[in-house]
Amino acid sequence: MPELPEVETVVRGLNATVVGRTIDRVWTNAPASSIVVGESLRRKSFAANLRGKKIKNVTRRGKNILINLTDGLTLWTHLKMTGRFFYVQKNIDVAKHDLAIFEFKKTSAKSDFHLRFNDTRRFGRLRLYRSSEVNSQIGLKELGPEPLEISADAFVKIFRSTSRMVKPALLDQSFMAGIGNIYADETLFYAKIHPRKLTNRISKNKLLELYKHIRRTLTKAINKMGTSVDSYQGVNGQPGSFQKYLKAYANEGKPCAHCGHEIVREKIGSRSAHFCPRCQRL
DNA sequence: TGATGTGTTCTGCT
DNA sequence: AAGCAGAACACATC
Repeated sequence: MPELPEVETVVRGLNATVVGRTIDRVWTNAPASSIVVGESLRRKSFAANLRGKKIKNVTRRGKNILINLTDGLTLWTHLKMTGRFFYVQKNIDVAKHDLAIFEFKKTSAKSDFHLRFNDTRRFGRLRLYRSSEVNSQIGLKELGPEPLEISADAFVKIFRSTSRMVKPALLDQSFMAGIGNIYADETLFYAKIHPRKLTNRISKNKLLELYKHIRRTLTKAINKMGTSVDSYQGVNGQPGSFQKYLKAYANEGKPCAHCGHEIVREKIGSRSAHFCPRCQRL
């Protein structure tokens, strides 16, 4: 599933391909809920609003992608579980789940490539807003701090501020942005914290361990261009390789890398949690 | 055929 | 008020 490292890989891929290009025609074939035009822009369609706009840059907040355009527009996108952007040659057949295609004004070198948004499960979202409105929209307005930017002191503070199970807290985007099931399980495994442990009952030393492993794991996963256990692929169709390094997630029944005990899988906060019951004690 | 998993939001309960 | 469970979303996979 796309989490922070996968989304960051997509953002870097978009910056390397479509930045500086001017959108021409846009084709959509999606349910009305997938592709939305913000209220103040509704006088024109999604495609008509986008035509002629140049892509200035692409940024990330948590798992949200912001495609910043000229004329004060921002295309907010969320990949949810199976959303993908592909920068491909125009002559490649359109796939069943290609929900939007962005064509660009001709430039000498790259004129035969365009950008496709593909999503088999159709949970992904594309929404066009005025840039000034984006941060107040659902998905962004209650987003917690970036795990790669927050200081150690602030990190400890937010765990002290509440009493809830640590695994659901890490998955809560308003608690911390960008972490999902894979990296929550991995970082709790490395820090040897039980996923049911309450946030305000974790010692400061353990929290600093967790802080270190979140930074280390997310950074390494970005360097490996993400984890491809399911459908995730980057903008050029390349899979990530971090799945080779997973120690807890997708390791049910395998021996723990620390002690050899079997990794178990258990529903916690209505999601599956993978952990070592011997190393990660309550 | 039906259960499951998946990120997020929403609703309703304690 | 905070946090939790469960539903909904849509589809592939088993």
